[in-house]
Amino acid sequence: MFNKQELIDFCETARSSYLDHISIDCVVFGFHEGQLKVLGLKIKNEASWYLPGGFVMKDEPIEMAANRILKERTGLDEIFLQQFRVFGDPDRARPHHDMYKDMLPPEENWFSMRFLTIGYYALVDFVNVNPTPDGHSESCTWYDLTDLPDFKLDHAQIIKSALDTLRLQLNYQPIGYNLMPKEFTMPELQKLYETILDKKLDRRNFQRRILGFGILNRSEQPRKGGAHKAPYLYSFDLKNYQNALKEGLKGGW
Amino acid sequence: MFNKQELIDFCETARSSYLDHISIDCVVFGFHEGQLKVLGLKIKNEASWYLPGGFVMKDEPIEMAANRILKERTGLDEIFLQQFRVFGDPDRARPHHDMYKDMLPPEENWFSMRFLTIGYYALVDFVNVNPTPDGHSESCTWYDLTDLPDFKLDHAQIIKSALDTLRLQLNYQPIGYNLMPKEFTMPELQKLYETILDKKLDRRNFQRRILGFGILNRSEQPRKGGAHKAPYLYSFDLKNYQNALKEGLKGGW
DNA sequence: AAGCTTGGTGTATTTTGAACACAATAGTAT
DNA sequence: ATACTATTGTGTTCAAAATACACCAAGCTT
Repeated sequence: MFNKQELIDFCETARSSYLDHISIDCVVFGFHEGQLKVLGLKIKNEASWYLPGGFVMKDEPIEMAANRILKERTGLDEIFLQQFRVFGDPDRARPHHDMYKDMLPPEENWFSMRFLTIGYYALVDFVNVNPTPDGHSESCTWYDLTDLPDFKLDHAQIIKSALDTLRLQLNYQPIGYNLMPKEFTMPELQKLYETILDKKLDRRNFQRRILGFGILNRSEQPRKGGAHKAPYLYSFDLKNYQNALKEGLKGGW
Repeated sequence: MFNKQELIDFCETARSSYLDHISIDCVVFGFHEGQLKVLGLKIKNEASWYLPGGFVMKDEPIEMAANRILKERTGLDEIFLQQFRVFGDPDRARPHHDMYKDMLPPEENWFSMRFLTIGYYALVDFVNVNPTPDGHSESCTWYDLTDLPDFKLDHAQIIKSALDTLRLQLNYQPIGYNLMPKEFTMPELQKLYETILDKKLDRRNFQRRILGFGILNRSEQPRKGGAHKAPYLYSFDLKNYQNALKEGLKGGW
């Protein structure tokens, strides 16, 4: 939470740089140790968590704004980023209005405004991310989707909505290029799908199906070192992958 | 296009009632005589068309705003309405900025602002719609999707994007309840699917498949009067239909 | 009544998906 | 070394679903 001087400063910059009434919130999915994770920011001295988010500059395309925000929190460029919904309840930011209402009169107070937030979700490779808190947060860290802290405002709902969209997307688009490291084994990829869908899949059938999409290349060398049989390493065939993104995996009709 | 006095009046109301920077545009799909149609507004004395649209009142949920706008243009309540994307290019409304930039200084001029528009698409029963133009348009009418007039701004792109979303939706959700009259024949419903997908479907297989969803009820009485064999009449089983909407038709994985 | 057109139902074939068996490999325990 | 175990790769079977037709029924036309 801001103190008065911080609030005044922030509001001044905000009013001059950003578009009123619009914010962006990003649900950043990562995958690590068999768990689907989401990036969250913990506010200083509070048990409050928020999604990485921000505002749109007056002359900035919204996709660029989302990318800029994510770059600041993750260090990553060129992220797979997808708009999925606008959250527009008039009361969704009421806790923020109340929090700051005594510090500044409404016409100067950025947080007394109503905000619609554009929800984006991002898929990123866990190990490439360098989570970086912003000014009002003490930490930026990964949280298990199954064990989320207390996200404020409607951010818990935004996460759920993003997950629903991701699950739906699995049905007609390939996924994984953005979530997996360059090389991975088939069981690892399967684990990703199982985690997103929250159900077990048959090992053999999964392999046949995913290979059928023709978006994977198998390396010559299997991964050695682990116990048990050495699995093959795969990587995504970027060209076919991109193509599958456009064409869809299998039309219904 | 407004004259100066109209512009002044409009801007005054707009500034006091509506949220800055946000608009809503609706792609209203109807189905008639084997053709998919879209509702368009023709501006007075111009060869310019726009989608039905409007703004969000300062204290109004965005879904309510979209419903309000559609009610004004169609007379319909309780429309199937779905948000599908935000269009946020900074230049998307440049023609509007330019059109009015000499009439009023920017700080008073509603149309000098940048607008993000939230795209909604609606599915409606053609015969129930009472197309009603708004103040600046001379007509509100249906246009064949295959033969659209010159939609301005990015509205042609919005229509295309809505259609893509609709096609995708066909794969995992039932459709038709909102587009067909209460009772209809199987060939009529098939025609709807064929029109949306823009391809021919096999008569027999279509029937089996759609019946397999269990969302249709068959009437006792076939439709008499037309030439040739009298077809059965069907109606949607609303309860199963709603359920199918929630559950989805067939998961991919 | 024959013929045309449209709609309803059935059936063979192919494709796809789900369930399962078995072989191969690398480490571990004895 | 040898047996054992956990894990991965590949194949086979069976059922369900999609596809492509064939045929029959009904209503109007001639």
